[in-house]
Amino acid sequence: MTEQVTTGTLVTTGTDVTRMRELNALSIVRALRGNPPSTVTELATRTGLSRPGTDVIVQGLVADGWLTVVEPDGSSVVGRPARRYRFNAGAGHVIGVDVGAHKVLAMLADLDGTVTWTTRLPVDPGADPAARLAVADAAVDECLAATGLRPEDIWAITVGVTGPVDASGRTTLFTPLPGWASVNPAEHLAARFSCPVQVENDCKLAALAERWQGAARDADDIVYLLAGMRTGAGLIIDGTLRRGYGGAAGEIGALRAVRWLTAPSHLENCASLPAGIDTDDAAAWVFNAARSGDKAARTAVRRYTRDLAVGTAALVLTLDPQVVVLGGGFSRSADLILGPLARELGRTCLRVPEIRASTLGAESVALGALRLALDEVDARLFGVGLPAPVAPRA
Amino acid sequence: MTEQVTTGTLVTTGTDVTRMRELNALSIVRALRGNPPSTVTELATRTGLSRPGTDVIVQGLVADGWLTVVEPDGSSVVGRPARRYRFNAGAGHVIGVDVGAHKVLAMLADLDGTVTWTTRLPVDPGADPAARLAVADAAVDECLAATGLRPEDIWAITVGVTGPVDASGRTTLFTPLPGWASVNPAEHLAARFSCPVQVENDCKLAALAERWQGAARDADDIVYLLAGMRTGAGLIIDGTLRRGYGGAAGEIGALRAVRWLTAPSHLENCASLPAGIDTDDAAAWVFNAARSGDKAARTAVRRYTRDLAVGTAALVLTLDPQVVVLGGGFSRSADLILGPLARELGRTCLRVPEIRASTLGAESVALGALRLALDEVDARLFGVGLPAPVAPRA
DNA sequence: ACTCTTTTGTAAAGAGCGCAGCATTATTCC
DNA sequence: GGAATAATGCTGCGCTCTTTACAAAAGAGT
Repeated sequence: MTEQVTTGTLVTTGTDVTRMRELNALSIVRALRGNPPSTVTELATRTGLSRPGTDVIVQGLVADGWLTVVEPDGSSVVGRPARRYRFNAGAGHVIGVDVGAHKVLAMLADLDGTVTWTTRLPVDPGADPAARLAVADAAVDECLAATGLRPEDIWAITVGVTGPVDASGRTTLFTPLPGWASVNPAEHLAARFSCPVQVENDCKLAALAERWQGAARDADDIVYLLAGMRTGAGLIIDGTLRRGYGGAAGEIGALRAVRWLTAPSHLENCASLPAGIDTDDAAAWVFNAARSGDKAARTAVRRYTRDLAVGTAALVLTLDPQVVVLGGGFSRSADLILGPLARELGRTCLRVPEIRASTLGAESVALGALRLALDEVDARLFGVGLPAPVAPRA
Repeated sequence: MTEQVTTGTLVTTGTDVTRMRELNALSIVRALRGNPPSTVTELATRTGLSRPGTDVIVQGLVADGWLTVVEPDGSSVVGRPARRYRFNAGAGHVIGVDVGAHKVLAMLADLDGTVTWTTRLPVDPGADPAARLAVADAAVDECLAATGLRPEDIWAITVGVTGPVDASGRTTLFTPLPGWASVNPAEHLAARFSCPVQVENDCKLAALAERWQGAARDADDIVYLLAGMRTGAGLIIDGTLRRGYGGAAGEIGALRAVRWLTAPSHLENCASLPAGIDTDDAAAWVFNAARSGDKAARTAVRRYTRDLAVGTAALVLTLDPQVVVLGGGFSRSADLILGPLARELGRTCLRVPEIRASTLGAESVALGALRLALDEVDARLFGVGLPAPVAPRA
């Protein structure tokens, strides 16, 4: 008889009785994360486990450094005051880096996502990849030095870059950064850090940030628009960031009929623009002028918004999201864009989603990088199961 | 102290030791589904459980009717021949219904997805909703009558309709069927069936079918194109059908710049079309003429394909799928469409996905409905946990 | 100051489950 | 017919959770 073992789909592994305990430990950790310090009784009701059982597991988690004890303060309750337990967010840390054209922004956060340190270093827009990576290294080093952490204390790193990123973390062509085609920052950082290092497109990270701490906290289906001198999009569907098979999801700007590549030129080439103004400040000037009633400026903004709306409509009709978040540099002038954008979408879309302005500003990409790094940590912890925990501060 | 119970995110419930057993039972069922009848030893190695433990669980599953025993036949192996166990696919059944303009197609399948009965009934294209639902009822009744099953034996039903469907299963406006706006077939069927009844857009179901048994079996990121007198799309991302927040994902044809609504008119209005030909046969005639070299017909096909490509490019750039599947009535002429479509996409897209022709033909929507119904059954079984199983054929 | 109430902390008994190991059984090969 | 092979079935062991019970700690009332 032939040995017909189909290993095509991975079959869920059977649950051992010791694995069950791990699951319950994870269940308790999950019940604690994001909540204020809790008593054993609270955790027991939340997880559905019995109180003694919960207690045993909690003791183990404390011994392993995952939880810390909060001795009861003099609160006025009837009955014996309870010890409270807090998730030890300082057990591990993650780093998010935003490698932009003019600057590198690195942020360090604990497992709760609380940002502990932020470093911002300028970069020459014309710097070659090696120099740019060196600045990124310096920013990361400063994060470590300022907080007294060692590379082993970092559990995940995410780097945000412009342009599409393939599954292996390599940047592909079509990037505005000089010489940045086929650079692999992940490999570069892997030399010093043994933790997982991810590289991701900046728009996608900004979308994550908006869902985490920004304007789309309540939504599971989000189209994030990066509106600035560069135009891009990041997509979150069913609560998860979608990259596409080749990592190029959202790059609708490449379609000629979608005028995203040239949309900002309406602002740069505005007729009423003063002569000596810098390219980087031109857009801001035009928005201000439009706000004060300048005819040519208003036309420029209208044309820009109309071009922006074409691609947005394609995204909205493809995905039917709950929310469209307008981010990027131009989101500071959202008051001028939101209305016309909504009108344009109303003309073309079956169901017009809410349109909101970003609330995060320039830190959104780095924040999203933190979020992705935290997701990576969570996936490893909750997916495979609590591995021998890195005893924190031994 | 204030009672701060955050019930915002549902916390995973703790695992009881009896729940563990359910999980292991599910694990064994999963290891058996889609595989040929297996011995206990095979199941033990596949699930990672011990052989005695596996045996106990298997006995229980047999007693509950989930598994059936296959006594050893005279196969030539050394050693004691093993009993084999087979998933009892007949323990439950699902029904998929395709409510089209000209016909209603109902299919009945067991839990393995093996189609047991198919009924096809004609409908007058102008029939009102009540008459159309009556035909659907008749088709479902015939499935039951022919197989001798009762309504209680059906574990899930999915109905495919044209046009967008919202989360509650109501059809919305923008449907080509007469009077079909805001009809709720789910409610209608719920009167006779107590099982879950889903209503879904036909394009989306066809996409599911292609991934299940059609041209995209190997892909997790799929754009399905319905190319016929009506044009539509269905999206599968990360292996899951995506509906969008309002259920209108993929309805990019509503964008005016995307000429999907009018694309087929290039074929209908072809100059070389003979006078007396029926509207429904016009397209087929034009494709045949183009194949034999008719100039006007070739132009019509080229224009049609170009219009089809605009929307397809938007979908591809938004999602970056692995595969585009060309389905619908025109997929019979895929030899004429695939090449030009690929060329158009090559001009506009960063990464051109594979383009394949559908292999399922007219049954794709009903098949996809079956798949969705089976998914619903799986979700209830594997998600919540094996409920008191419906003792099959008591 | 004492007792009562309420809630927490902790220990012991009981049950269910999976695993390892050994004896038993059924079949083929020599 | 005997040896080799592989599946089946049974028993004891360890692990985990739950239930039950009791001791400890703090405030409220008399």
